[in-house]
Amino acid sequence: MVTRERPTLEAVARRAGVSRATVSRVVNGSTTVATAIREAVHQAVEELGYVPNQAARSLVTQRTESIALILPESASRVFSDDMFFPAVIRGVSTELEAADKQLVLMMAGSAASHDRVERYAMAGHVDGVMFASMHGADPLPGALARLGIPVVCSGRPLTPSEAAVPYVDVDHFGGVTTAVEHLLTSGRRRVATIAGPQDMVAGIDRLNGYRATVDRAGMGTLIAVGDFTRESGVRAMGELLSTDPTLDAVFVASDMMAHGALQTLRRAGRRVPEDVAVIGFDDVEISRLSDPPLTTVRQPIVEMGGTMARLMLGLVRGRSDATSAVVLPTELVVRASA
Amino acid sequence: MVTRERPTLEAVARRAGVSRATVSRVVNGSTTVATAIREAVHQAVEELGYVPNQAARSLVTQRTESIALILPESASRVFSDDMFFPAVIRGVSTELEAADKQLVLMMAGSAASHDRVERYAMAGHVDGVMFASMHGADPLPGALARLGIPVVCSGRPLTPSEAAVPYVDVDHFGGVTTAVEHLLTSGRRRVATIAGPQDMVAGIDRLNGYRATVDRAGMGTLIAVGDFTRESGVRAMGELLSTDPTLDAVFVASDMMAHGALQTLRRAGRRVPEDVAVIGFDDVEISRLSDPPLTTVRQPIVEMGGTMARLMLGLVRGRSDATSAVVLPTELVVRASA
DNA sequence: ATGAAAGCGCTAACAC
DNA sequence: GTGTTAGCGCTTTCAT
Repeated sequence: MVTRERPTLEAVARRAGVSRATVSRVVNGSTTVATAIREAVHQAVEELGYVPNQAARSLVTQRTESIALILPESASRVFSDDMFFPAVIRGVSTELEAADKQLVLMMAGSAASHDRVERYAMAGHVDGVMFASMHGADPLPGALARLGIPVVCSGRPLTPSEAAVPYVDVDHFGGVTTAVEHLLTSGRRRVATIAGPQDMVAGIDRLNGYRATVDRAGMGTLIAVGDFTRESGVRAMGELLSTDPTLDAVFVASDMMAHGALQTLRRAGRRVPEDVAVIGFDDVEISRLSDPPLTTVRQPIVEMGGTMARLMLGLVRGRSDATSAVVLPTELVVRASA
Repeated sequence: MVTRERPTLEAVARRAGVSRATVSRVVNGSTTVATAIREAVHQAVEELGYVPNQAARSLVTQRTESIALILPESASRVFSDDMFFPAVIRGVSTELEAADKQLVLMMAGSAASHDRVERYAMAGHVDGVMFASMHGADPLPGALARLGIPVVCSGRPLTPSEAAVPYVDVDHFGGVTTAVEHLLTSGRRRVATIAGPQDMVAGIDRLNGYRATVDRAGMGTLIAVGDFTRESGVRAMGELLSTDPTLDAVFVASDMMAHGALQTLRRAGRRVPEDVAVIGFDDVEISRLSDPPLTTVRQPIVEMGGTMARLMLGLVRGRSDATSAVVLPTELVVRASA
């Protein structure tokens, strides 16, 4: 393995018979360079296989041309079956690629890795940090923002507002409202819900949407709480049935939990949608294939990632709309389960 | 957003009343510093919130403490349902985390992003590059290796050997052999295969294993080629059935394709395993849940990622066993389909 | 339009 | 043990 020395600006300059400054100008696309010289430089670059040293460049420009996306989960959770993070990543990476920025993906499931992320960002490794779907009130986004590092979150941060960071989220509340109203207008009288974890915005907002809509209709609430997993859906549905066997509809805060609920209903001998109508949330792929196919609320995850990336690019370029928020619309997808 | 200046070594040195060199020593954990001074420095670091500038550090050390993992696929493919890449990432990230190296994940599905990866690595952004499961004979690993950048591949590279890079792979050949022999010894007389894409090592090796084993048993081969997706499995199984309706067993080169094959067999009125035995490869999660549960070959993907990361760490530390190869064992998991 | 020169913040010899 | 000093490779005024 021949560790051939990498050529430097200096080497290119010598070869082209010009100064380092000129080479730098050419490499960075300055227009104020004579065409003949520019070509000579380009040729020298080619012949030597010159590639600028990013560390040296960053040292003076204070920029790295790369942006971090923090996934505050362990690797196993990030790549679980709900495809949420993959979709976010897709949206982000498409957008950053177009801007020629490098995406640095970081998993921060543990406290230790959480620290590492902080150090990494503070060491100037990246020009900005995006967070995907945080748990609880994570202080990190605010902390980084306070240090002057551009930060954007996907999912409204639960942090006390002192250091408000820009974010993009989907309209959980509106989606749930539509879903529950769909159940009510189709004649359901006893609409329960299986809520998500109450330390996440998605869990909180969806439960609030349910409460508000059921209240407005003058109906009583019936609530069980899960953690967005299929297993928790199985269990929560069991609880609901034993609390009130007369329920005739359930709004479930995630499709994975809804699948669990379907299983419990089947085992309890309830027909869907004849006896009990079910609506989920997320529109994950398998919801089309479940039995029966799931009526659900679709949220534009890929677009959310793209929007987050665009916000970030704006911040990095200094067009800081400081604290802005974007909320993307959700949509009820009606299938056989309700 | 107050872009508070980041404190430098110099600032810490002044505050602690020592030289920059001493601060550097303390920060880097040198033992040759008097305890009193070390504590004074630590305190100054604390008070100022000092974090070393990575660009400056890299410029002189020529190291970045981060390592890239290249996924030569688009984001959508990387996070598709077969969970292959997620498992690799899990193995890699666990290992790197233990070594306190930062993992930089890069998707390189398009030609353009392929270029960007090359520039990124050559710009000294990372200390080493790992490749996960390449298509065809990608010249990039060899090219980077020739430039003196440590490279490790998961999946034996298909590149002509001139620039042999170290790699880790699973024992496709052995796994397939065991699978096909299982079919033969259980009395199957006409064993077909659905092969994977022939521009990938996994596709090639698994087909070779099938050929060799069937040949050795003096049986004839029967081959259809897919691309590892479920849909291609559906189609390929159809082809096989129409080519030879008397087949009584299929070795399918991936579980996803095997699921497709099961569907086609069901529709064709063939019972599994009574009429046709089916064995897949990969042991993806849903294979346990399919109808019937799939007999398959398990490959240790997470471990492969971990091993790859360990090889890389060795190279980066200069313990270059230069060109080494590791092949991990596979294992037949017998369920109801064969 | 081009070159000279001054750092960016840090580490690593080398002196003391 | 600790301080002094010389760069790492690049961009960017400031002259010319």
